[in-house]
Amino acid sequence: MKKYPEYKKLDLAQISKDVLAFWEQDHTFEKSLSSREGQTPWVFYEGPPSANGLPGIHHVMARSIKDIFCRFKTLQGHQVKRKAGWDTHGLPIELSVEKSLGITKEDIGKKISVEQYNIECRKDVMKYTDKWENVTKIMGYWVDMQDPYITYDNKYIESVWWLLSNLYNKNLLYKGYTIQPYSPAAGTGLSSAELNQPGCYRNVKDRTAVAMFKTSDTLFGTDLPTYFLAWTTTPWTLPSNTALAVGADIEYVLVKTFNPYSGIPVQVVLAKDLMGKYFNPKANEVAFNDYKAGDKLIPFEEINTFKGRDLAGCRYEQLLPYVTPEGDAFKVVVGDFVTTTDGTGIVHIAPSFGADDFRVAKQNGISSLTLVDKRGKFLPEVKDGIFLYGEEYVKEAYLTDAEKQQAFEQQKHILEANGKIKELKVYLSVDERIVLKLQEENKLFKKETYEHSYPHCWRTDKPVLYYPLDSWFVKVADNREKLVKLNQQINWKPEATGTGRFGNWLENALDWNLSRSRFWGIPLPIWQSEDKTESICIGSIEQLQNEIRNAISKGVMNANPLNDFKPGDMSAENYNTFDLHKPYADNIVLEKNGKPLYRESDLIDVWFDSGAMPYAQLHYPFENKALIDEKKFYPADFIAEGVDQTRGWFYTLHVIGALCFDSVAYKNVVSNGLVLDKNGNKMSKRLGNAVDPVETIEKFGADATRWYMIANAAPWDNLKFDMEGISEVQRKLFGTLYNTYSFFSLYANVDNFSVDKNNMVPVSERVELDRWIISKLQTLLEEATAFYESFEPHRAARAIEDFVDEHLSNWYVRLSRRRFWKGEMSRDKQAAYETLYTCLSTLAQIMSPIAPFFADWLHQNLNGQGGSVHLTYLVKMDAALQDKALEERMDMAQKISSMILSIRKTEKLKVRQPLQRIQIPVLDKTYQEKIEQVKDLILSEVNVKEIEFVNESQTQIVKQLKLNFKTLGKKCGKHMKAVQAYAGNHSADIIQQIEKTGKYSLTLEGDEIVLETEDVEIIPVDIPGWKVANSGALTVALDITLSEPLKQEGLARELVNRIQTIRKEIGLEVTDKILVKIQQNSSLDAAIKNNLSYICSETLTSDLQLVASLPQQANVSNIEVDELVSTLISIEKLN
RNA sequence: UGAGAUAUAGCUCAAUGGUAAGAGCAGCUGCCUUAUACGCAGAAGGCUACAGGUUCAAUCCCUGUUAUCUCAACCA
Repeated sequence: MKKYPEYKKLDLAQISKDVLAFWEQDHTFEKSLSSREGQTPWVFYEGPPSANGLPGIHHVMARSIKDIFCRFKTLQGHQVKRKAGWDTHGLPIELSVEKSLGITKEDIGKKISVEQYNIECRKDVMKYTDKWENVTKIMGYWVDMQDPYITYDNKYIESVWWLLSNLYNKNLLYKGYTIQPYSPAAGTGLSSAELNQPGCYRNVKDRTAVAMFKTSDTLFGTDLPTYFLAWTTTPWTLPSNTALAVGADIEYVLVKTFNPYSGIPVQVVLAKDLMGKYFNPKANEVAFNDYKAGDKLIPFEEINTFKGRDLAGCRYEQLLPYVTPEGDAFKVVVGDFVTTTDGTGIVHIAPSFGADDFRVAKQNGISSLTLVDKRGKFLPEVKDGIFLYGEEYVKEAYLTDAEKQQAFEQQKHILEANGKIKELKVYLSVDERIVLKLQEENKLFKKETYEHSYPHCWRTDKPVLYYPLDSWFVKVADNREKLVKLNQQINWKPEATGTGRFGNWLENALDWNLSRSRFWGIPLPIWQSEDKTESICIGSIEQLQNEIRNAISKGVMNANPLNDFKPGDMSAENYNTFDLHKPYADNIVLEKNGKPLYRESDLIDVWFDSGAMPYAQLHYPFENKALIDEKKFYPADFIAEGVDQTRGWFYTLHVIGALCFDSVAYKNVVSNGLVLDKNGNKMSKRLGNAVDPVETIEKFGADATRWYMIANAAPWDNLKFDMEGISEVQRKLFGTLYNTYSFFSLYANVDNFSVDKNNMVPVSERVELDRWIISKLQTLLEEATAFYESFEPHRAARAIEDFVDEHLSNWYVRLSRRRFWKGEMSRDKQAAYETLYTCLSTLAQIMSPIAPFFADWLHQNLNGQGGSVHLTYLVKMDAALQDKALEERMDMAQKISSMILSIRKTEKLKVRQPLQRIQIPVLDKTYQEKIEQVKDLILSEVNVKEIEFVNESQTQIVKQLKLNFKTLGKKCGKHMKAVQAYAGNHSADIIQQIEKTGKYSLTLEGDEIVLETEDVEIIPVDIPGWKVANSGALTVALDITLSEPLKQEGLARELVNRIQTIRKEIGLEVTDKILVKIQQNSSLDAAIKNNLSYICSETLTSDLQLVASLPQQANVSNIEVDELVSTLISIEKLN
């Protein structure tokens, strides 16, 4: 039986299947955990995907990254537990259910009960789990899918509730009234996810106005009426104006001018930087006295300037006094968001209809006016009978065509009757009529149409309003400092995402709005009395059970839905006796101080679900308390997801960790880029350019797919996914490695050799070439380990590729071949086998994180079936085996060989044609010594007989002077260029002097500069009369004269080649001996006779006969030995 | 609109404050040398996006511009 399995061809897909079957039957994954029991754990958290969507190729990318580091750390001896998880709540699931049921949000509770709806959601969300499990399996992602955490699970929810109550008890959870996107047409608030559905932001044209807010502040004198100018794109919010905001450091000017519509003399205040937008410089020449109302050029004059902070506190008159606000209003305040890029540098503040407005008003004690109701209509009070009529939609888009027609007729009648407009032809929006009214009342400074992007409701297509709504919030803003500080402990890959995208986000973090008015999600565990004076936040099932008992005893509830729950029993059965979702949670009424408490009807943001995962996956603190409290399984050593999670999962993990546990939730995080199609476009099902992961893996195997994705770009760069790239990896890396293994197994089996690890030839006793590749292997181990440890898998992959292709296959094996196939087993042959074995088995280990299947296949081929590479411990780099000088020498050998081949190429001399000698000019001894040691390798590689080292005493060598800019730059400073020019002109002198005395001094502009040995490099570049090549500091020359014996030898080699080809064609084993008959040929006979033993030993020819003629038989073929020489040959196998 | 990333050979990617910026693929040329034609060798291919600045010296550091991508979005 053959010790090392041999294969006909490389079939990566088949290897994947075989190894997968082995893992399953061997329980290798489980063993990789159990064999590390008691070792330092390396903590990994799996971000939960939503099983509601299908897995795409980008998931393969993200999961490869996760898998690589988990496997690598296992290889290093850590125990790496990986619990799978499913994200099961949230809008996408609800939408998908609504779609499949053919209903909308409004139908829930009407056409379908909430109970039934949630049953549908629960069913729907897990519909693709088998697809996910399949991809996970075939891509080789090791994660425990037997016992995943599921966010709709009662245990999970209990932990989430505990976290929420923890926040509540720390006073970090509050109910607030804030400005949120709201769709009047749909009657619901919108989450930012909803707002970011494609196509939601659309360019719209709005009527904008610069309104004039009258002030009587003494700051501006009393000569003329004075107005603040403020621009708005939403004139319908002007009746709700209660403040104006300025920038503290912005410079404002008081300008004397005229009302451009009425021509009345006025003073206006605006930012100095924006004067150009409103005043034409040409008007400077117009005298104030010459101005008449209606003139195009309006004179203006700067009267005074102020800083924004000086204006703060100024009072002004209400612009449109429909309703008088209670409390303080109509004051200038300072806002940090005010800029001078648009408008007037003074911002109109309607606290109810803008988030900034709300915030600045709150900070300054300004009250608000909410003159629009939830339908998107003005309150009845917003009515003057001429321009505004009360209870009308503030946005034209909310009206149906019929409503619009009716409204148009009404306005036409009124406006024409009151003489405001001669003949009204189209419907005028609220905005337009407000602008008209301002103009009429001399409160308008400018009006224009302005195009900008504005959010629309994805469901109704109507514009969104920003509207004050009640919500529950996590106090994040007050804890920014803590978040930022903790973030500094996190190692981000790439760093910029942590400091930039994430860091900036934290520094400006706003409170986290937890409320969602949906149905399928974790209910907010807060019960409140109707008067809001009493509330309870539930932190456990047991607590809820007790509270319900209390409620029943007080008579506010009848039955306890948690009756069957046994506190302390952590079994699944016990936790399946109830459901915490809607509507059950809503049916629970609690009691406190004699008041019934009702549940706050909102659900929580699903991002809280996933951010709670470190604790909830363990059912903390009800189980596994010590794992978190004693930091045994917390925080994570490593997490990885796409960059899109920066403000998603990465953020929520961080916030919950920081606020509940005063800790980071993860220490290292890799945020990977997107997977684009090969042209750099986003993949989408709609465009049909999405890559199917299953298909790809089945075609190329998981290893090539994973390797390609990892090696081609850094994880955080976007990947342009191109199938070509996978096949390139397939043949370049895996093909080469497969061939190298085939070579090893073929000869090892022939020699009946097997590696005995306890009885290997010491590395120090092996030949130069062996020690070289072993040294290179140490370097590879060192580098790849460092790259894995710094979360740079692409660099590890590239280092491995380079080793396999450049060094192992195309240098080590190529130059060692003869050692394997000549003669009996010898110590040198054993060393060669052992060296190659060590390289291959170490490669299997170091590449196993990225290519888990192939690596295991290789490992088992080398070490016998049954043991997995993933259970081994990574060999450590052995510095004693590293020989940098040797690596350098070999590098020279490779370069010199390449140069000789290049000369051969230009001279059209085949490598098979032997040549007599190479000349290498040498200027110092050590250089020569280095080359001497690798001389034989070079000679055999380039098929030349000898190397001759020549120096100046023997021949003329042309030398070149190279300056060392690093040392010289410091020395010469600004003279550098002059020195360079000087050296160019006097190189011969300098070389001569430096070689003699080690010094050369020159004077430039009075400064003396001394060139020393370290400042220059003297390189031989040419030997006149020879064929020369040079690269860097190396120069070689080739003697291309062909003597008769050389020519004959060349022919002999050609002949050997032809015989070998025929051997292969007729299917001989590499060990078969043959009888060769060759028809005599005058140009060939001498060559054969003079190289007979060479030919015979190369081709295992026992008997070579030169015959006068060969009959035309099946085993006789015509061969062309070179262009001019051809003959007949027959080969017979001898027994 | 803001934040972040990217820009190097036809393509995918490296590298470096210092003389001639490297690989692979594709294309070109030549080769089937007992592991490999899914291979090997060779040649060619670049004002390192654009414009400034710092420096003796910039592809690299800084500023700005442009393009592409991502994320965020009430910026009047």
